[in-house]
This record gives sequence, C-alpha cells and structure tokens, in this order.
Amino acid sequence: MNFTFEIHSCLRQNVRSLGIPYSGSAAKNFYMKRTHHCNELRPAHIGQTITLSGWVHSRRDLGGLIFIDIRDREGRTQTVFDPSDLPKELFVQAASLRSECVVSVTGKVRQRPAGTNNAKIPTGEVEVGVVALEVLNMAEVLPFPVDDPEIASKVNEELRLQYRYLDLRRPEMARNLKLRSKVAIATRSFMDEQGFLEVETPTLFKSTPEGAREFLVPNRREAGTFYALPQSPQQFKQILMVAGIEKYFQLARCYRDEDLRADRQPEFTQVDIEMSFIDREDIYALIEGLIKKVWKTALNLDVPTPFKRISFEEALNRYGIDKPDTRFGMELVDFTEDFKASTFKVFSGAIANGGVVKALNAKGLAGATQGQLETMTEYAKSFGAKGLAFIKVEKGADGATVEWKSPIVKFFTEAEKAALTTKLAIQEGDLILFAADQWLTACEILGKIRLYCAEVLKTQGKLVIPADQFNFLWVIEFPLLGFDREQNRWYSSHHPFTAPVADDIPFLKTDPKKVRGQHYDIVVNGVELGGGSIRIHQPDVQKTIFEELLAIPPEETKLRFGYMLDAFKYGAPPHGGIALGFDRLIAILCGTPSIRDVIAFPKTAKGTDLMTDSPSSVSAKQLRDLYIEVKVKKPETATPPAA
RNA sequence: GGGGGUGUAGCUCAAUUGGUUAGAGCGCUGCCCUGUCACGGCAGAGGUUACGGGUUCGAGCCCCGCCACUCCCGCCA
Repeated sequence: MNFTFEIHSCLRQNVRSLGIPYSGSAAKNFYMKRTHHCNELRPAHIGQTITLSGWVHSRRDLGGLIFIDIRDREGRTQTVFDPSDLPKELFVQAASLRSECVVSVTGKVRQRPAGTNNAKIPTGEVEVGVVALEVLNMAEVLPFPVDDPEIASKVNEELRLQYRYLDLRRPEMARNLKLRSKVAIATRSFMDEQGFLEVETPTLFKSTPEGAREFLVPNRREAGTFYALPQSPQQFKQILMVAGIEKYFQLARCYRDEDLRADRQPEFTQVDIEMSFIDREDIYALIEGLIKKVWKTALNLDVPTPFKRISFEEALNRYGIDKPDTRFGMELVDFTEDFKASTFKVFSGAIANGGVVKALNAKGLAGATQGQLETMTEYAKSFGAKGLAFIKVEKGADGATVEWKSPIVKFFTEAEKAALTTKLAIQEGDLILFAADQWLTACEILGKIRLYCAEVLKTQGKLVIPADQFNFLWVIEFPLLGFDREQNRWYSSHHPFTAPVADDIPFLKTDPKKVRGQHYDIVVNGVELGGGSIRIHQPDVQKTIFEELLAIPPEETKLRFGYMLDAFKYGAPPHGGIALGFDRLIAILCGTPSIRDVIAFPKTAKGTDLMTDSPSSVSAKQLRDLYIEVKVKKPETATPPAA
C-alpha cells in the first residue's frame, strides 16, 4: 500500500517538474519501469518488491482472487491480485483486463503456497503479490490466440502473416528471432577473430542478366536506365580482393525474382565470404570452424570436424543427388554389368544406348500402396522415363517361402536374380526399385524416389532420425560446365568465375565436359547450406570462359563484365570464397522446414506481404517521374461517387 | 507457366449417399466462484459454408469459373 503511494507521488513529482499536468494512473507518458524480466524471478528473490512490464498472457479469475500471467520477451510470471491487499478499484481494473493488454505490475515476490508450484515454467516456484497495477494499453480481442502453442501453431499462416506482430509474440517465434540474432552475432565475432573485415556492398547494382531473374529499379535521372538489386555481392567481393581487403565477409541481403518455395524467399540473407591467397582447404577449415562455433552457441552441440567430403560423381552414384541426406542408407547400387546381356530389353537396351541400370532397396516397403507406387512412377516419368520397374519381396502364397512379386521378374536369369539378392541384401518385406537410363537421369530418378521412400518409412515409424543429428558434408569436384542441348551451347554449372581444377585446364578447349571446377557445396541433412569456389584470377582465362565456352559476344562481355576484367588486369590476387544461406542455417537450427518461420516479415508464395499489402500500385506522378508507362493494368477497385 | 492440397462461427475442426433449423471445443458477452496455471459452473450471442455462375424439387457437398493461402515441378549462373 505504501509502495503504491510512493510510486504515484514519485510520478507526480516527475511530471510536475516537467510542467505536465498529472492525471493519476491514466498518465500516458510515465509509468512504472520494470526491474526484472518475466523469466527472472526465483526463490532467491522472495521478499523483494519488483516491477514487471509486459502483456497479459492469461488470466484466471476465481472471483475473489485473480491470477494473471505476465509475459515479456523472456518468459512469464504469475501475479496474484488479492482483494485483501488491494484497493477495490485496482482489483476491478484487474478483472477487466483481457489477453494481450499491456501492463506494469509492482508487487512482492513470494513463495507459492505448498502444492501450487508450476513445474512447467522456470518461474513456477514463486509468484508476485500485486500492490500496484498500471494499465499501459488495452487490447482488442485477438484474431487468433497467442497463448496456446498447440492451437497457435496450427493457425492458418495467412492469418499469422496478416497479423505478424501478434504471431511474433508467440514464444516459439520469439525464440527463433532470438536464436537468429545470437547466431548473427556469433558469426560476426568469429569472422572478426579470424581477421575478416565486414564490408557493405551496394544493393543498387547493375543488371547482369546471367542466372536468376533480377528485380529492377528504374532510374529517375535517365529515362530507360535501371539499377538491379543484386542476386549476391559476387562481383563486388571479388573486386574487394583486387582492392587488397584480403579477407571480407558480410551478412548480405540478396534478391532473386524467382518463384518461391518453403526454403526460398525473394529477398534473403547470406553469410558472404571471400579470401585472398588461399586454396580450397582454407575455406573448408574456416567454414568448419564457423559451423562449430554456431552450433555450440545455438544448440550447445559439439560438431565433429573435419567434415566428410564426397565428389559430385560419388554423391550421384550413391544417393542420386548432389546434396545427399546421409542420415539414412538406402543407397543406389549399379547393375549395368549384370544386365548388359539381359533378355529384359528395357534394361539391356538402355545399356546399349550408353546408359546404366541402377536399383535401390527400400527396406520394409514391400507393403507400398498402389498410390505410393504411382507417385514414384510419376517421379520417374517426370525425368522422361517410360515407367518404373519394381519388385515387391513378400511372403509366398504358402506362407513359408519368399516370393518376388513383379511384372518383370520372369525376364530375369538365375544369375541376375542372384546378383540382385547379394548386392541389395534382399529380404522379405523389401521393395526394389529400378532405373534404366542415361547415367545422370537414372541417378536422379532413384535419388528422388529414395527421399520419397524415406518420407513414407518415417511416417510408418520404420525410419527414425534423431532431431539432433547433423550430417555435414562437402560435395566437391563438380563439373565446371554443362551443355544445353536446346540452345546448343555450354553454360556454367555454378557461375562463370569458378576456376577449373588445374589438372583439367588442358581439356577446356578439347573436352569441356571433363573439366572439373574448384567448386564446393556445404550440405547438411540433405539441405544445401551454401557453396563457393576458388575464382579465376587471370583475365585471359576469364576471357576464354566468357567468349569461347559460354559464347558471350566480346562486346557483351565488355558491357557486362568489362569493369571486372579491367580490375583483374591490375594485380588480382588468387582468391576464393563461399556463401552460406543464413535463413536456411537458422531454419535448420530451429528445426523448422520453412524459412518463413525465421524471418520476421516474410512474403507469401506469390511474393506479397499480407501485413502491408505490398507490392501495391503507385501514383501516376511517380510513374511519370520514372518514365514508366504501365501497359497491363490491374482493374482498380472502383470508388463509388460520394452520395 | 504447370500439377496437387486447403478454404464452413474470431480460432481449430465436424457435418453419412445431395435432404429437417449447418454442429462441437476454445475464444467472446453476462452472472457465480479465494489457490488457479488448458481454473471451474450456469446462461447467451455469434454463419452470405472464400467469391461468381450452373445442374437439381433440394447444394457446404456435384459441375464451370474465379480469388487467396500452401506444397511440388519448371525456374533459382
């Protein structure tokens, strides 16, 4: 009671000294400042008078006694309004509070009565006996609950994005943002310890229409010219190496105007890194150190290093994908030799055409439904295959012997069957799936099916992957170039600045397909976390790549990359770098499949922001200033003339 | 650009084969309640079944269109 008086008289004094009339507890500009966060109070605080500020998380009104849990960013604490200690009006005010009102509460920390501790929250041994309440703001009834994690996590994402400020109040979302901040800071401090400089690069850049579609920004000062938002700071960071920065990093915002996915947003953040006078090993060691520190900071886990390395070719051969999830087996097995002379023409014919036969054993999936087999067949067809060959290994009709149920087994010889049994370790209950096609296609078909089978086995409880298992992997020795049949020309598998492996340089002009790039991807649990390369630092090699292999006309090369080739003439050090997808990194650490859950204000699958309703149309004057004429117009919502 | 899924009360979901007045839990409003923490009890309000057409005696359900969200393919040097 006395304390209440003290606070109010103190407020009054403060207000008077500023010459502002004080209107009691309704004063808007001054309030009781918090002394503790809502996750802080423990038995050690018993007896202290403290102040909490935050939101009404939940209210339990027992009539003669009211419990209110106050929540702030850090946690929550139970406060008790007991009419025997309080002025009546204060108790009435407490009864009128509803979820998410903003309050400051002052009271005495006390032990909870025996048997009423709440083991679910860290502050559950104590409570605050309220002596003063200040309502800082009322809240309307919410469009969805933020206090119940079970319901809140199921709320339609559309609604969550529209009221993102409410969604972010949920402790689960607050935790994600907190972890993101911690990791960003750990990254900066690690890079600083390693001698890197954080340099900001422009986000108003030049259009370089290789690769992803760009966001364009019209230039008001010269009609018909545009900036582009960078897809990555690639060129700038290489120029910084020419500039002698030696070790650069940046938490860089990047923009790509491509369709979205759960793990792709039109703007995203990458940990962008570049170093001079290094080779691939230096990058591996640096990133392994960074990951170690990040995992320790975020999850208190010790990540073993160095990471395993696997070549692109081996990754495809064993897992059918260049970002393998190695937390489970089900590897692909090659049967090209075994079926070379098979009477089953689908197999032997593919081999005669220069293709391969591969198979995988989905252990325990013999009971696959017709629908599941159809889904897998669709995957195969999407790669151009005619169908999907399979064998269900099940108990025979007699209940004792094991039978291979499949439309194709009748074509197999005993030797072929024996090869399958041995190499795939076939047992009752297995499902064997085949791909017979060109090497890459066959691998990719089974790679896709392998992941699908794992999903099915997971839902059936036959495959269990611990949540804290992180299989890091370097994928290396990618082909430098791919060939586009339709356009009849070579393209960079990654980007045109990637240096060829030194031993392969002679093949550049004779057999480009054979040239491996000094490129590396860092993969964890089937997710591509990042990638990079040692760059070309000799202008003549770079020119060869641009003009002879990528067949970009010299004038165009000059127009688009001239400044870079120029820079390289004046002493470019050997250099290389890497970029890690920061949003994906945080999503993995948070255990969520969608990066929207780790971005404060993400966009929907159509690239809109439901809270601000952007993108939106602009005024005719704005368009005129930018020399822009809009040809296709969205029908405007007609404003009815005023009555 | 293409394929799949979803859309019913403020929220999460039901609604048999197309058949009476579209239900439940939570939330909300009112009343009661001094140890709750998913408080409890009683009562009540709340619906253009996303939207626009169509078929039918009759549509939440079937058909066509359209919008939004979502997952995937293409795309993402």
